[in-house]
Amino acid sequence: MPELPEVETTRRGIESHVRGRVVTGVQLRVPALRWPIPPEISGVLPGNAIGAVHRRAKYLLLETAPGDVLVHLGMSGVLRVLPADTPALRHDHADLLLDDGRLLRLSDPRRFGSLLWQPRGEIHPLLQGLGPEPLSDGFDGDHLWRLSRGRRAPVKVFLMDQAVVVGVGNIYAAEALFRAGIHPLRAAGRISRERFHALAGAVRAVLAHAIRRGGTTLRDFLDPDGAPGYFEQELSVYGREGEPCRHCGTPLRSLRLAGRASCYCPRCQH
DNA sequence: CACTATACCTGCATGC
DNA sequence: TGCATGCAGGTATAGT
Repeated sequence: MPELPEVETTRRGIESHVRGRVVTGVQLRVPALRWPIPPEISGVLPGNAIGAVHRRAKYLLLETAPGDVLVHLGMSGVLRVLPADTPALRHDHADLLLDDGRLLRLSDPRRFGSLLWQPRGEIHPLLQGLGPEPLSDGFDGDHLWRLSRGRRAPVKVFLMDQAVVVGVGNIYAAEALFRAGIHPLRAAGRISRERFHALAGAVRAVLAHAIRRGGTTLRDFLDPDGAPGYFEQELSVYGREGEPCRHCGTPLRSLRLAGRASCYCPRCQH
């Protein structure tokens, strides 16, 4: 599910429900997701109130006095606020019990997500070395252009490198490249500054638009059914191999880059 | 150093 | 119907 817009949609969805709530207990049903769940989650967190909910890259940070709870949704993770007596299903791995009779539940069938702890004043190693936020002032065409010099990797792989810019995953990389008219295979180091400006603008636009639409697959955090986001119907290329380009009508093609399906228009993207 | 392949895990669609 | 196969929105890490 989650690239930046889905994580941001999750952040906005849960913040008003968890902010100010005291964590009265923690229920873990697995010892580890992608990484072992650190002892502080059950040993230090309970008794503390949750403050702001931040997002850095695709991580959510639940602020408390002694430290931050880090949540990464991986490929299939979902966070929901539910009544405390909601039965746990097979993939409901962790609950933070709240003092209002509800709980914050992390479900993740594939378990590529993570639940981590960052002590106050420290920066977790996984948050170090990340590139700028794509919707911040630190991200623009010049940034992409500078980092890309001398790099021969395909621009789509470059764009999905979280050290270059965070939050851009397979869906939005494909969409941004289409908007910018850049072929996903083009070597990053051979793209002009002007075209990188167009690409940076496309990344911003597609992410901002997806957030306004509630992400591609996320929407409601209180409904256990989890209604879908509204961006899916607006995808230009992702998942549309063989279908006509919305701009020129040419059938879209797909290739594999770094193991990921990469859909593009052979006529509009060069 | 840049880059690629692999691994983690489950569920689902597809084809035989 | 059952079973094998391949694929899925992420990313650290081992290997070239």
